[in-house]
Amino acid sequence: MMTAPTSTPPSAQVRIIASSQSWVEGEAVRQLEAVARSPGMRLAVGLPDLHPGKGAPVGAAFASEGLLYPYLVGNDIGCGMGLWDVDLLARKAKAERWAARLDLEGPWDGDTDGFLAEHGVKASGFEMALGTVGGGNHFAEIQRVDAVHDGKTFDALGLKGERLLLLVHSGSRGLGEATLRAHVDRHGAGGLAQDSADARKYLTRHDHAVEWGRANRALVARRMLDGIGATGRRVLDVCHNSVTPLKLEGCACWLHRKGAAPWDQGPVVIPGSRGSLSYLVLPVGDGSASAYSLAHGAGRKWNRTNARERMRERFSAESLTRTSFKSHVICEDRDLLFEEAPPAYKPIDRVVTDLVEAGLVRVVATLAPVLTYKTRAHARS
DNA sequence: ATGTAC
Repeated sequence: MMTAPTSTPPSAQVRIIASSQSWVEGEAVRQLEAVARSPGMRLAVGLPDLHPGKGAPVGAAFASEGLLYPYLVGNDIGCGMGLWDVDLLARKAKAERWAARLDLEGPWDGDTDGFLAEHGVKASGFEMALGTVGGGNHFAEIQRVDAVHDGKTFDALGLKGERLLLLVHSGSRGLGEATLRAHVDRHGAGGLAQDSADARKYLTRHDHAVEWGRANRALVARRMLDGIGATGRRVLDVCHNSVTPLKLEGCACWLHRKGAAPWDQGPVVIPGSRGSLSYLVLPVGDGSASAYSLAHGAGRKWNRTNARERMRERFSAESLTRTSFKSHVICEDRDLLFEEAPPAYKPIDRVVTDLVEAGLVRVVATLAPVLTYKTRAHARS
């Protein structure tokens, strides 16, 4: 039976994976529904960290057929989380000394092309930023194990409860931005026909940015580890901003993840704010209902402008360089320090509980912050 | 988010 192409495709299924106890901003839901009405869209999933973004919501996954939408991936193509097992006991941590010394601003003084080659990645022209954390919600955080909930999985990952870990959240820096801009200059927020030359061109650059972003996290980790005089082993690395081919209910779709961790690539870390636990989780069950995706973090509760104003009224910048975990925060950009303060985020525990109750993950371990590196640069006001 | 827009 032939199916005639329709000019008004059925609107996508919309699902939000969040319990009634999880607060989701109305604007984020409206954005999710608006994206769901795009041509070719089949499934739009909001994860429990869903919050409003620039046009499209963050904490969401979208599956489309025939067309793909670069603006849904956004500018930070390849952004994600990498976790390293650090060859150092938690009781040997020198957070205060490290906080005074760590500096990842500016280009790495090593051979970036050589580093990329070791990781099988081509140079991009943005290598001056390779090994830098970037802005916004990006960070590199030394962590200790708070509690192990699934010892078998924890052991199988080669982890030890008494050792430090390093979590790196960063992306492809200027490379992803340039890749999106080149696309938007021609097509705006419109979709690309999957067989078009422009789609192939975008996907080639996108895939490169994803690989480069992964290498960037590896170099950030290397610089952090060099800075504390330790070595490390990469345990996992997952990307939460990407578009990839996906078979969904028999149809060849494009899966866009915008602030959505993969369900189908093994364990992932879902970080809270710098002042809360991060969760090492193992995907379980059937991921199809969530478009094979998971929350990628706590999700913002306050937008950046509101967070700056609210936090400035109540807290000194100095007080925000320590957390309730007694961990240290390196963030010499005052505005960013306020924007990223823990109260600006939703409680991570609720987000993870929603995923557990949806049958999507099992908690392997909780990780507590020891030292969070944001930036050493005195940017903006 | 961005070697950051007009």
